[in-house]
Amino acid sequence: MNSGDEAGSGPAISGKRTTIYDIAQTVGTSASAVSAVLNGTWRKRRISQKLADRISAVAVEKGYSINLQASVLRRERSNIIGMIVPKYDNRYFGAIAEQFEEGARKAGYFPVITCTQRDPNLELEAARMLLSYQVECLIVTGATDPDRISDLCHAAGVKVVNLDLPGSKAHSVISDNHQGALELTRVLLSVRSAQTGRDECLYFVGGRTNDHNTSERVRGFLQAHSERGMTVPAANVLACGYAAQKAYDSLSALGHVPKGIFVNSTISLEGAVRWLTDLPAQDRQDILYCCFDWDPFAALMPNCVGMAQQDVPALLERVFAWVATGKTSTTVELVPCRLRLQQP
Amino acid sequence: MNSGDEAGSGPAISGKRTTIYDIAQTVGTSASAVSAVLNGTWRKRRISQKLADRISAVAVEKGYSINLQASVLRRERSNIIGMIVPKYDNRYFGAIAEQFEEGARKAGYFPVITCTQRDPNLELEAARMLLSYQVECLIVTGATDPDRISDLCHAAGVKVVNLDLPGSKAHSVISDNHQGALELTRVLLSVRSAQTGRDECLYFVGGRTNDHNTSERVRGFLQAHSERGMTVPAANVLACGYAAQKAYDSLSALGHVPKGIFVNSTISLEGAVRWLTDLPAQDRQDILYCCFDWDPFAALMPNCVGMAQQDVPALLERVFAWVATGKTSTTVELVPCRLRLQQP
DNA sequence: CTGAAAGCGCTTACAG
DNA sequence: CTGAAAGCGCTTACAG
Repeated sequence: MNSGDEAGSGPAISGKRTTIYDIAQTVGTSASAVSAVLNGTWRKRRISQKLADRISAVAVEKGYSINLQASVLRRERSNIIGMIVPKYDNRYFGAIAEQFEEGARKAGYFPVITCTQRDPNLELEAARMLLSYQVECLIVTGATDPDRISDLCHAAGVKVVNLDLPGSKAHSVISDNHQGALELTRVLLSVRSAQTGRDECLYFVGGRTNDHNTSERVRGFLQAHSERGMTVPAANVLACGYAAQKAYDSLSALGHVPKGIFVNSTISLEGAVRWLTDLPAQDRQDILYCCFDWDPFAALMPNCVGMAQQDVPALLERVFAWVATGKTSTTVELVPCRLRLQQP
Repeated sequence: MNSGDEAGSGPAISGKRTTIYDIAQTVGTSASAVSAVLNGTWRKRRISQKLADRISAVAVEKGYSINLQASVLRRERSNIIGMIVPKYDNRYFGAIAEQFEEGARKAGYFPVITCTQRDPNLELEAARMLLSYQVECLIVTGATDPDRISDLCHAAGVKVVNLDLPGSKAHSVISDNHQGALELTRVLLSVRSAQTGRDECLYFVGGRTNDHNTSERVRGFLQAHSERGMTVPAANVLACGYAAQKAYDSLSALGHVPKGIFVNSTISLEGAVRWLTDLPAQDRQDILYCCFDWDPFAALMPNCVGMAQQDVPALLERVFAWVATGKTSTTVELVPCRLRLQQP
């Protein structure tokens, strides 16, 4: 009695999930037919509407859900697209992750993102994992060593594109850091000089000079000064790394209060703003800064002259366009940044 | 000649990836041995050190990477843990996603997160996808209809826990919204009354009253008023939804300028702060607000009295602790919020 | 219009 | 100390 016919008795009891064989058996047909009906190729196989309906009904009734591990294993394509991203808890990378998922779904992929905390070992480890899950394509965002990951992907025959930070072994889509920094510095220089009546060198805070993006931004920063005939002392460039605390510390360590600051990234900005709020009110008054990167609240802070917003939709559009071509290249594609200036 | 022995000739040429059979063949052993060596069970199978070394060397040489789709299909456990999250581009959910990955890796899982934009259909769709990828456990964060997802998981025999928004069919871990809102409202009321010399009802902006968290926060908001003998007019609760623009619009539509505002979430705060900055400077002067949720920059805005920060590490700690027990429950676990007050 | 069979790349008892 | 074999749940030519 306890081993009676359970056909039509609803979802499988814990443990065993319903398979196409279960469905085939209760319908009285073959697994092939069930598979074809469930994956939409049944018209092509000229299965009768009647059988298709019956199969679909039983599938729903039993709470069937395809086992994609099996499906992917059998098919040639996995339909999975992977992304490596340094952080989520950051407006820029948060927006990248979010819009990447959206774009991936639109392009018919299942997106899998993993966050690697700017740790080179984690990056490599994560890339290996994603390759093991048979991603068809890997987007490598802001990786410290994109070329090693490119090698891995090439060896596995997997498409790869670098985003945000360029590499030399794959196509790269990055913001035009030089242009953005140049324009942003020009604005801050001119606002400062209108305020004080004279030209004065700015400070640059955050990042590392051996990082491509930082060095491009420093280049724009210096160029904007030299356009005005100014030469920036080396001591004005505080490339102290990315941690917020580092920005705080190196500003505090200066021994005087710089009045015009170019902050490199919102992460450094957290430190800079904390430093600012810890100052006595009178010192704080006439300090102005700008920041490369955009954050909705940071943009509205009182001492902020403007921010350079990276164009996330355009960056991702370029990435997906590149993925679609399927070509290989080692070109660097530059996407301009948008300046968002504080209303005076 | 073009079909010569390619053993030791490096990674597979495009297309075919190296399998354990390839390695077995070039080493001159069986796939079983290769599998055992590569997944670490070889000591138990008493394979000789010599053979193990040889296999490992060839695996590295050929750039072997396991096919986890095949591995997971064969094994009983997938080791995959899934999470559904409404957004990445938000400090709270960004932090949740980031710390979830960290915790998952520590617990030996491969984390897969998908972002569902507060869209009930996408939530369901994403849950189905993750189940199809054989997740062992699903964390459902801030879902509009967690119970339908719980049903899906139960049918598939998959552990499920709700995070941030409670459900009635699975264990839920959420912030103590009532306590946080109560304490936060008390602070704003007392600062306002110290400023003006009299008690005045605050406005509540953002969210939906049929959303559990919003209604709990409204309850705390009202309770703080009634503690002071005040009754809040219904018109003071602007539960206008979550979009920033909605907050902007409903504040603008008031026809007067409220002086004390409880903003429900940083998303609504973006609208509220924009509304604030669009006001004439004299109106802006003495407006104070607080906000449920924390954002590093928003916390430093001039008119901000304080924010309620949800305790993300504690929330996730509870989630993973629950996952580890493997029990089922429909209990709601409350995690207190931290008040972060503006330095005066 | 439909089914039997092979095979995707692993893992794991089982039998030496 | 090691290998042959079965099987995880699908998909897809192939043969009716």
